[in-house]
Amino acid sequence: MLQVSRKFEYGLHAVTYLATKGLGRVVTVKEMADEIGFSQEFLSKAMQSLKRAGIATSVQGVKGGYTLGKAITGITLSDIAIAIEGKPHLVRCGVKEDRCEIFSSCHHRDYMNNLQHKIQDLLAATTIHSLLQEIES
Amino acid sequence: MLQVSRKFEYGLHAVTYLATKGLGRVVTVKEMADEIGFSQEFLSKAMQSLKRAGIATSVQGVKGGYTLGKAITGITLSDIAIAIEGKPHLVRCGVKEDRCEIFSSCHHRDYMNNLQHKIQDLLAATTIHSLLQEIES
DNA sequence: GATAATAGGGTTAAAATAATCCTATTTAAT
DNA sequence: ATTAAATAGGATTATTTTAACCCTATTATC
Repeated sequence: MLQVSRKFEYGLHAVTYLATKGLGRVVTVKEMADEIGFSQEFLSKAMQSLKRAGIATSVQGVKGGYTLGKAITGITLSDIAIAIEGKPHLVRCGVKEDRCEIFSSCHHRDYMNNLQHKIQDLLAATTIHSLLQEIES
Repeated sequence: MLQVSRKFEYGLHAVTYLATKGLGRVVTVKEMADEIGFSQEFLSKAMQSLKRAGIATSVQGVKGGYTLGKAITGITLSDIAIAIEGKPHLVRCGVKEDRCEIFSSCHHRDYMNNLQHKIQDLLAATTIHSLLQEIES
């Protein structure tokens, strides 16, 4: 149930990999995929999402690749999650058509949405910087 | 990504429904499904899980049905989630065979597991009692 | 111009989730 | 005893989501 997607995992690994390489270094998807051990093409999709969100910047063409688009103190797990998976919906209520039969009388929609924000706050409380620090210690 | 399953939603609705009916009243799955508007058979599976976890008690045979198995101050969202979906795994690392290629050198497994506990704590902090109170206010 | 990279649409494959089907068991009522 | 109304649960199917892959276009270096 409450599980992050592989795409998120891939993206997070890639971001931490880029972080260890420093802001300047341009890294290809191939290098990351080889190093981390994932599917190159799938990681590529994740990188494209990260790029659109400004978390990574891309350089096209030969010698191209990806770099971080922000300082590692400015990238949170929440940013990565939203970049890769879009707005979170802990419950389905009211997402598009997806109102269950008791939408109007629902007892816990508000509560669950509140809970979702708290989870998102947890994710937002961790930056790549703090994540890497935690590892060193 | 971070989304509860329908089965969890069904189970939670059922538990709150039972709660509003009081501890004594035995309620059939049919009644709950009709009232809340879900598939009877699928809700039935959720109830069986809740029963195994002691959250609900069942009475078999004609005039049978379900009652709450605990006081509403003693049932948390975490209990319901675990009853219905088993132990949570925010990341896949180390679940069964599912160690990714970089398991040994992984940078964020520990952090993610810690995060998972925090999420579980959020769920555990809400009892059915407090959920219902929040609604009234 | 050839090559090595990102960009991204589209399709297929696999896995997880949700729903259904069917039979057994239990128990109250007749 | 028989019937009927309920839970119990295994097994299967359908649906949806996720993951992976294919293919072409574009970009930029050499």
